[in-house]
Amino acid sequence: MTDRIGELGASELEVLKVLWDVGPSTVRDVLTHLHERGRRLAYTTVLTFLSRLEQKGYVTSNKSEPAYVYKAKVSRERVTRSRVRSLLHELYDGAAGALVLQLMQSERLSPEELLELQALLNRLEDDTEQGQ
Amino acid sequence: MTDRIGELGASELEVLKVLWDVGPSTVRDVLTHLHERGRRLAYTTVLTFLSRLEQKGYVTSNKSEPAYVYKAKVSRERVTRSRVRSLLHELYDGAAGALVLQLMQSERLSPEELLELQALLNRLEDDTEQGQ
DNA sequence: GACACCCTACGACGTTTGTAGTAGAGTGAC
DNA sequence: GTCACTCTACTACAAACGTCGTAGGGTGTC
Repeated sequence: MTDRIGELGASELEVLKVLWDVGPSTVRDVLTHLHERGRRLAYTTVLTFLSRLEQKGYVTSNKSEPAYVYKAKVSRERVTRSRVRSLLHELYDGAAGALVLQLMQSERLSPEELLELQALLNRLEDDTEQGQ
Repeated sequence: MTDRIGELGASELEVLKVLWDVGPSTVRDVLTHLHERGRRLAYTTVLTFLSRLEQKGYVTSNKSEPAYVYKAKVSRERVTRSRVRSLLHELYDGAAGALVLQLMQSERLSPEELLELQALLNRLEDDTEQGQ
């Protein structure tokens, strides 16, 4: 549980993703990007999400003219890890291997991805052979 | 989206998991198993969850004396796949490879799991070499 | 200085989720 | 037939989420 800051709803996450993708932004920036992604929300709705994200500790804001600039405070990796871990416990009782297998089987991986996996796997196997 | 039946809350999922684990059960059976797992809920709470699960199409019930028997209607695999896919789109825009890499790096895999992965990877690579 | 905009603060409201209580029907035991 | 139980139906209610509206304070431009 060292990894959890507070739950994140699906829409809140969408807003946070914009900050990850485009960096520090004003409400209007975020709104614009969401519109580009086909997500239609009111300005105040985005403002609400950003405020909630700030309360929950995922973003910080600082006043600069003419509008507040919001900035992700928690990395995509951190959130991702936390979510994956939840899923893992919810569905697989923490058995990462099972989830990996399922992913590899049910989602088509590209040859490049397969190569990358192979490389990582080799490294992990080496690590295992030596102590640790 | 062919894979989504309706959202499932964390507690609803726990109840559903009991049905997957132990097979068709009455409310009391489920309650007992939850207690064994350290999850303390009221009888009627479990009943509520089972009813909601039924409404959402995840379980079916049939009247048999002296109590209704509930049975999972949707497989663990199906729900799992759907959830993983949501996560994938939420966080990785559908790139399964990235998620697999993250899992393999941040969760410790046992040597057995690594072997199994290697085997699967070999198979996938073979499939790729031959057309499709 | 009034109009047109943009910005934030705050409140609101419907829905979903987590959790449970109450009431009433069925049944076995004495 | 009444006590003790168990079961289901229905209701309730707080918290979280998704979504927005209104009010009111700047500011730039005729």
